[in-house]
Amino acid sequence: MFDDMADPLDLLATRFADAFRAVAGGDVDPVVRPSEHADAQVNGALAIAKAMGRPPRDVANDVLERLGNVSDMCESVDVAGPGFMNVVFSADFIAEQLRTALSDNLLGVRRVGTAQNVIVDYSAPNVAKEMHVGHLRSTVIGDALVRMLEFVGNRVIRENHIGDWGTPFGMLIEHLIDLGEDRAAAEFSVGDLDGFYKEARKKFESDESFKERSRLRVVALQAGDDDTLRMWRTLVAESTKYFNRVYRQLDVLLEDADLMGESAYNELLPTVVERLRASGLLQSSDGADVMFVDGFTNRENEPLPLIIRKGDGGYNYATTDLACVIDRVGRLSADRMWYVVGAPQAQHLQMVEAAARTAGWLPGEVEMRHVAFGNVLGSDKKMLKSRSGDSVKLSSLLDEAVERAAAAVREKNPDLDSDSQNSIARMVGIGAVKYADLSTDRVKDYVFDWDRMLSFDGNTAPYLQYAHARICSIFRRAGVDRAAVGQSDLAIVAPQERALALAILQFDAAVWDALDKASPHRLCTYLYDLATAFTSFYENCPVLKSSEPTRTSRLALCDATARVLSTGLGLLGIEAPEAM
RNA sequence: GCCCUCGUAGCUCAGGGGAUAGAGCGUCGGCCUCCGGAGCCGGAUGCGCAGGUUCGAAUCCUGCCGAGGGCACCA
Repeated sequence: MFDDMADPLDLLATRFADAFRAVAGGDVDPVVRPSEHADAQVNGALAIAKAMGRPPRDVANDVLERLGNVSDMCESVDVAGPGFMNVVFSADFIAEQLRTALSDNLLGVRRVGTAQNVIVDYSAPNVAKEMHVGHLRSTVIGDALVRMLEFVGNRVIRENHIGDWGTPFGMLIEHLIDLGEDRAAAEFSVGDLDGFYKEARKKFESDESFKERSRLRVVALQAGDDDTLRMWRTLVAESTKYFNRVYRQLDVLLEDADLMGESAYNELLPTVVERLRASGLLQSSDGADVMFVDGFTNRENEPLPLIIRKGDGGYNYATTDLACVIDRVGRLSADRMWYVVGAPQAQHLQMVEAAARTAGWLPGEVEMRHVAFGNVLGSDKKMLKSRSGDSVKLSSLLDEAVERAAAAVREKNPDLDSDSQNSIARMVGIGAVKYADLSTDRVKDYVFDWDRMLSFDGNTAPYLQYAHARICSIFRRAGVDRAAVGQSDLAIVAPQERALALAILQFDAAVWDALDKASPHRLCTYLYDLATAFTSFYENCPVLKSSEPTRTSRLALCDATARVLSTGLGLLGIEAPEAM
């Protein structure tokens, strides 16, 4: 009867498209939008009336005449105001759409037509350095995008481009030697990476002989000296062990198999240079091998080069990033490459993309997209720092989140046993931090505020989790089989039932909107709206106290809401406890 | 100097061509013996400024103002 899309607005647009074509004599966007005056409004008549030299209301009426019978879908379609068409869906249509959506575990969300290979580059901490709030955004946003991309049927390749190579490793390895490998490993195991790095840095800056040893060590590392490589691997292994602990704490999907550090591209770097040189794209400038990319200039308004090979013969990150492109397009057959990287990298990534396209390594049909994000700010509106002025350790931030959540959960539900309290506190605390990060437009900075993110009111994870838990509680009292209820017939009668049902059906549109814009906050806003619609329903439509068949129908709406909440939060990497 | 991003209520944020610009917090005034208050109803305060495009602009374009960032050998 209807195709597999759940979004009633989309279905409506499909229905109106023919009528508009007939009236306008060509393709016209029907401009279907949600409406405060009806279930939906169709605004296309206003847009074409001018060109047709006719009053918009007349055009709208013509469209309605050509629309044919839509009684299977709509209860009414009226022309209103200057030429809007207000649509009220029929209750049967809503119920049927809902039943279809709920019969599938994608809950009505459309799958991709053809699966694509999507590479998501995110997190990227540095070896022997602490993960701090700066890594939070990339990791959390990337994780949510990965989950959404997979959900709709793509093949997703996670790439954790860790900083595991470069000149700092000379000093880090020498410090490792000074400290003794066992002691260094012990420091890493308690998560004191910053201490290690800072000590190395301090010696490097104050001790000339250490500095010289470090310099020689870099040379040895690059030359592939066995002993040096072994120590380097120790640093990388201990660091990734630590990263994994933070990833488990954060509850993100990244694992060892996703590691694709800078060092992985070492052998490709000379190839990048050779291929660029062979194509005549490489130029010598101030002793460096560079590539000039159209449209980029420096302070003096001179062409800005992309440095492929430094004056000292070393490579830098532009070269590695180009090697990445070659690898991802060639070896991994990427259709899309998403870089979840801070906004300041915008120009760099634009230059890399332009260079890769010029060199012919990045075909036009392959997407390279910078998923940029802003900073995490403190209440002073400056970059979030700890009391001591350092960047905030991610792991201690997460510990604090769980502690604060535990206090909130104890207050909310003192009867829970301590095991449940602990596991719920984890879901709530981590969820709150992630949701705070995901729920605002990623390109903007956001203000980190414990009280707000852990509040049970407003657009927060605890609010959504609590809504979910409350629904689960209804089922515990109802004494019915939730799975069976989900298959029941629905009666959409009360306005709050209608609003809730329509909100559930918007899940499809919300997921796709979030994906199209690579903006998880779109999904957050939707989930919050859904929870609000449920609250209104719950206030006005007694569930357990109703008689049949209303009771079962309302239980089915409860079940549907809970499933969308839990699935939606899951797409954000946030768990939804059944009680809290 | 050039380029990029951002300026929406007292605060934190949605809304990114369609009807009267929303939410949470805060604030002021009412209400509720309700499945676990995710309580309910109402008031007050707002699209940085100025032009332009459009039937219609918070939304698109231009300029200005303000904040942040980037602009060759750190990644």
